[in-house]
Amino acid sequence: MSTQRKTRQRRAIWKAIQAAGRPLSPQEVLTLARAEVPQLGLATVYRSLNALVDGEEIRAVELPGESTRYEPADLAHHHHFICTRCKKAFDMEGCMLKHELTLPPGFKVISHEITLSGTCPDCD
Amino acid sequence: MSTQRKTRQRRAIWKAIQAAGRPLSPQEVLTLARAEVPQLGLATVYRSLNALVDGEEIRAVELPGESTRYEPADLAHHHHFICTRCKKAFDMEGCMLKHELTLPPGFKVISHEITLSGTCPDCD
DNA sequence: TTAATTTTGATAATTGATTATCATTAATAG
DNA sequence: CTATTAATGATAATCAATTATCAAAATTAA
Repeated sequence: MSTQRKTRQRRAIWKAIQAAGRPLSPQEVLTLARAEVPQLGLATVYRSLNALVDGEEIRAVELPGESTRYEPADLAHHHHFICTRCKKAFDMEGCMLKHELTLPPGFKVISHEITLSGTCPDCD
Repeated sequence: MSTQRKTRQRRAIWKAIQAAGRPLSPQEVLTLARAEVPQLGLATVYRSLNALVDGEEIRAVELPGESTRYEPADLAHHHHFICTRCKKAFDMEGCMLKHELTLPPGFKVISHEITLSGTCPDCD
């Protein structure tokens, strides 16, 4: 059978996601992880992200109208902010969903995503 | 200068979106509007959707991980439900965002989107 | 009607994101 | 250390969504 090997690039990719403190796009992962492995390629980033998602070490974050971002899988339930200028995604602590939800009959909610949009401190 | 002409296909597309009661994808618009204009083509749907968005008669609805849907622009503020099985989007009346939002300093919210995911009555 | 011009429909082209390919490099068991 | 084989990096290929092309059809002002 095949074995998982610990490579410099995987460690750099994992570290970039851990350190970021916000969800990263594959391109952002590439840029940040190149601080550790300058010759890192985009294909390796995608392969590693998929492996990390499979291993449940990170999770995919889908935001409206945006491509997939990735964040550590062990974060507590929270939501996101997307800056309309720089397109960076940020974590917003806690859940801002009302508790008294009334749904039409027959609808069953499994999960929810709240996305705030606007300007971040850098782009203000 | 150029003039906007009133064509059967544009009327059918507009009518489909009005009648649906939920946000429609371009493919769904095509299928539904073909009840009126059987020979309708997908390119015409895209062209008409863009024209209707420009004219602020409809608006684009972006949902996490989904392609763009369209709904009438005059609807009151509300949110959406996406069925994970059939991928149909539905309107959920009212806003389920908590009022007491505390944002980190420097963040300014311009808009927000809440997306509930789960199963719809048909797919339950 | 007619003439002018927009719109349509079929389909090719484009786009951005992601995945596959493959020769080379590197991790690791023994 | 060395042989084995997974991983890498550059790039081509793919995919779904959307836009461009263009000849034919339809709208509209006169």
